[in-house]
Amino acid sequence: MPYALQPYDPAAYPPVAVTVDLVLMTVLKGQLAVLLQRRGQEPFAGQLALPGSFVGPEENLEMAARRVLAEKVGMTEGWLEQLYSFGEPDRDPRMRVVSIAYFALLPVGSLEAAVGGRADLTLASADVHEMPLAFDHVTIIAHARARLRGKLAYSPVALALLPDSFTLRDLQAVHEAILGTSLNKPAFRRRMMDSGWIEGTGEREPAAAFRPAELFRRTDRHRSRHRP
Amino acid sequence: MPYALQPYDPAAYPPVAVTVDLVLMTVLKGQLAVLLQRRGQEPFAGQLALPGSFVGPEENLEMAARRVLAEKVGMTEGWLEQLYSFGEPDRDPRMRVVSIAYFALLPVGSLEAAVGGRADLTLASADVHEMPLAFDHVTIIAHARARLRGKLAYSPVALALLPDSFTLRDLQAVHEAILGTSLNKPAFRRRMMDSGWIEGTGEREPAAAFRPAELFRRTDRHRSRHRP
DNA sequence: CTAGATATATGTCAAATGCATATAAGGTGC
DNA sequence: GCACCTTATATGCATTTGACATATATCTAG
Repeated sequence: MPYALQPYDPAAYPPVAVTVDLVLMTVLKGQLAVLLQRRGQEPFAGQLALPGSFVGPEENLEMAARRVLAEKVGMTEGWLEQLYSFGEPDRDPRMRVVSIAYFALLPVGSLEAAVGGRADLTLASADVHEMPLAFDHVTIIAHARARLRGKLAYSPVALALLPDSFTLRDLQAVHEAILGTSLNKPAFRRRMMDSGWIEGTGEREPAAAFRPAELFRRTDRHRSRHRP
Repeated sequence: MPYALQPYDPAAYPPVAVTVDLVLMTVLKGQLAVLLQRRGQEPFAGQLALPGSFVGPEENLEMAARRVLAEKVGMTEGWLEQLYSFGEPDRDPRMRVVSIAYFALLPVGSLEAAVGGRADLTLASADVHEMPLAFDHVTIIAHARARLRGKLAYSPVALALLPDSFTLRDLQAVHEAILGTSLNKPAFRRRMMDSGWIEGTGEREPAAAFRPAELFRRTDRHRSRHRP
């Protein structure tokens, strides 16, 4: 039986590191964007990469991801969900590293403050298809986009990209940014109203150039959710 | 910066092991079933557990999962998909073990031969809610069931549980076993016919007690698929 | 040849969705 | 105050989708 688990002598096996990488997304100017960090060290020094970290000895995977979120953007709230795990033997040139990718969603307002204060952080378009990123991070981001698109229809995931109160127009814009298509307005409206994910506040958006729209909020049970 | 990645001295960090665990499911007598293995060693000696293994130094995660599949049931074909990763610090009493769970689907025919020949393997009902399994394997199986249920509507996943040719009644039985509900026959029929996942063979099932149904097969592009 | 059982096809209805249009409600400029 | 511009919101209608009931076809058993 190869590779039998005989953990009382871990030194007998080639060392493995476990990290988490964070695909932190938001909608910036109608476009899906992802948080990237310029690397200071080899390998891939100077290149952009997803923020990540070792998993600490006392942490579970989600705690590690949330710690990265806190360290990079100072937030502990927000949608956070395990995405996929990546373990090609050569994905890190230094040693065997298995990375558990998480994806996180935040309203753009919360992010811009954090990014503005740190020269190494950027909000880049999530369309990274031809960008040169470190490691296999292009692949990881592609997974995240696909997951986001797939969940849109049956989960309130888009609400995590909006502030506490928002108009239906805002919400539709988020959906359209994620899907890359335009949606029918009355149909979208009806679908959202019937979904149970949002409720009207009775208030209206301030200082609109024309008729102000009603402000909505998330219903309580949909602040942040995890799904396998 | 805590837990900075300094991999040139891996011995400086507490060792971590990475394993794969396999949730191998099938439909047995109209019920979703999962392959379990009785453990010979501590911890949890004598208890049932998911088959699993270390990830070898030259393997990627999927290769490791496929190797487990080959070692346990002698199959290299079949649906195999990464499920979720589990990393509670204390999930294995011996040391820190992060496990990448995969779920695999096979027609019951292929499995029964393999299970019959090995005393340590069992096909148990996938309703393991109150079964005492080793580690966090009850949780892992619950994830797998939820994933399977969720994918049924938009993916040809159920076909992986059937032999190369099958009737629509067989296919509907698989769906009903996974969903735990009964489905409307004409509606199910139309949905499958329109899905593009199956095609008629022109042949009919042999030796039916009454009018024999047509046999169908998977269309080519849906033999086995992976999705994040 | 007939009865019994199941496969397969069709018809109807309700719900969901897409699209067009009508009405409401604010601001702006006069 | 009043016309009018723009957007929000509501309504009507055609198309599609799916559930369900029922009809027809086709096999075996006897």
